[in-house]
Amino acid sequence: MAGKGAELTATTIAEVAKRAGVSPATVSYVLSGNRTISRSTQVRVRRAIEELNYTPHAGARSLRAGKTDVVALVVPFYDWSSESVLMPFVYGVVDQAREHGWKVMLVTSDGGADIDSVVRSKMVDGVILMEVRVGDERLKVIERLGIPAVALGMPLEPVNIPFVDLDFEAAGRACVQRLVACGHQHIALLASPAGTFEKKLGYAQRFWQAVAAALDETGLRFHGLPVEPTVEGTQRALEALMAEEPALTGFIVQTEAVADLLVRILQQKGKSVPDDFSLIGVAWRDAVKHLVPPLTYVNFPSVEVGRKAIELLAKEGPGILFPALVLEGATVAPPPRT
Amino acid sequence: MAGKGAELTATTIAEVAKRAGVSPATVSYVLSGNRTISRSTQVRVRRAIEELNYTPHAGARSLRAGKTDVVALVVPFYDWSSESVLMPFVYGVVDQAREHGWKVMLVTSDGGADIDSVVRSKMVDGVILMEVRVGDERLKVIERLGIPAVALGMPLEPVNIPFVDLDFEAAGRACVQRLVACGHQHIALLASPAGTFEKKLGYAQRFWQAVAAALDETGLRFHGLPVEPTVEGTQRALEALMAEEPALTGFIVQTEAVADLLVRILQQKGKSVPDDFSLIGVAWRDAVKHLVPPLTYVNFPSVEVGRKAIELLAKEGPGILFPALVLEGATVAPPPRT
DNA sequence: TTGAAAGCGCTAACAG
DNA sequence: CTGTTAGCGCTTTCAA
Repeated sequence: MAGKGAELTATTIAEVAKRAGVSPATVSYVLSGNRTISRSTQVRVRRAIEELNYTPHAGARSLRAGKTDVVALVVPFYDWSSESVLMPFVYGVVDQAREHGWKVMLVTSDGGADIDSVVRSKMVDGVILMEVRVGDERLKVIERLGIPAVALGMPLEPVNIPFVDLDFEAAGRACVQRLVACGHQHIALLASPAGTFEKKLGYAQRFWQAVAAALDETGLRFHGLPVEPTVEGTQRALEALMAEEPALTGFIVQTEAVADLLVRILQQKGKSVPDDFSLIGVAWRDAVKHLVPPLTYVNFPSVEVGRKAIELLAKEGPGILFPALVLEGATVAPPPRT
Repeated sequence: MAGKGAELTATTIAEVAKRAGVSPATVSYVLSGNRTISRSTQVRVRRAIEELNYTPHAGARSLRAGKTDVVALVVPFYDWSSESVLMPFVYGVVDQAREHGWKVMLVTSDGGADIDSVVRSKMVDGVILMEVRVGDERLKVIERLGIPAVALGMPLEPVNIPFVDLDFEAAGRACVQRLVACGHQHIALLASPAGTFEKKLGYAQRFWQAVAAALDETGLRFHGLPVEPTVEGTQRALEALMAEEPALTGFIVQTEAVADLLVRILQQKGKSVPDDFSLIGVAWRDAVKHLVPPLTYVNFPSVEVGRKAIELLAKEGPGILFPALVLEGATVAPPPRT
């Protein structure tokens, strides 16, 4: 870094100690609270800290104390398609970390090399993994390193680290029920992109299976297809599904973008949502704000999920699935009478 | 962190030295390359490092060397509306940082308190600021701290730190020219949300002024309004603008979401893009992929802008504006004859 | 209730 | 070409 050089000389604990007329140890203890300090000393030390504008050196502290108060957030940057959906998680993580006085280091998912480096060099005390997959290399890295970790997103197979996620099973069932309760008999799932299935991402498979199971239990046939969130992708999926079952009136959509596209494609065909077709999906609250008509959807509380990941890192606990809450919009209505 | 405790005992440089039969200093020099080491010693040391799986302790290193190889990325999380648009910048920053062997620490913009803490505790060597504003408190913090910094986004007023951004002046002019060249005589700007103007964000004002100036120079009247990227917001803006100038046929849009909404609102009114109305905007390539019809737009190379920010931190240099390149879609056509 | 002092792991003089 | 050594700033025994 072509630096102008930071502050002339940073204040050290020794200077604070001198100024307060105490030993460095005492300053340290005032800061950590690991020892009872007399009221008067407390005050003097705190004033000295204030006056000298002292901040402990993180490196020195980590060297001595063996912890950094930094957590690594491993983001799947490789997955461009789902990128926009990532930010709220990141926000939740960063903001909640602050509550604990922790910082967040952003790390890429390149097979775990970055995780390894960051952990082994003792830059972080814990790791949060996004989009954990079956046989995920990063899990092996984590395990080998023996570092506290939390998965943001429920892996498909049980793993040794706790996780937070939306209850996609319940979400799938809720979507089916909502449509069935409204009278729909022919329902199809526009699932997440094929890539999410190839990568064996938990949410893709779980949602698919839940929808299939719920339809089955209701005595209805299952129709479903992975869909790319593009115009052509959605169009193609729609055609394929309609060909498979021309009587389709209800759609379940896993991607906000596809919900958007579907409505428009149907409109272009002169069809109306929800008069001709009903639509229900899974989405983050803030992501559906711009949809017309307002989407009826299962809310994915991304920010809260991010926060919870930090909490799990703070105090170990069991994995948590957020309940699937259906928020009413205007895309679900009874099917047209024929 | 409720830890299982990391590796039993981490390897230190002393152990490596012993194993290689050299002094710690030599190991250090092999690693840093700051001294010429004989071929044979090199080999022995490297093998020892390999065998012991040694990684230097970042804290110790930073304590001694006075640098961390970490940069802070200050993200404006408060601005929910622009959130989705942030990720590509973040990616560009993180990925390019990797090229330099740097890590990225995510920091919030809460008035600069986090920046202050992270810099004063010597956790980072440099700072990248997103969305710098006039009178931005963070700038004062940066200045006071005397830490190398780069702005991602050109501030409205000249400041003491280099910046990277899209050339919004050129972008504005390019949009006008593209429409005018096509025959449009009545053009309106659907600008970024009112909040971006209140916050005096550079891109908001610059784009607005450039469009106004370009129209003026062409002898056309300027019409423009800040727009919230919601259905109602866009609808309201459209109505207001049409009321102001019913002959409007060309729209310039600063937000991808608004481009999307505008097309749909027009379609619902039975109007077609580009047959009845033409549309051109500013957007990130990957964000317009799902638009129908494909948007004609000035490309905002977000990832590259993020990369460039890191490069500016690496080797100080002048601010850089990326040229405004119009990418052809299918939303611009000659106005309808009347 | 407080201090003195050792040492965390590393780098960079200084010395050879 | 390589080794010895003095700390970087902090926390934490151990001792008072």
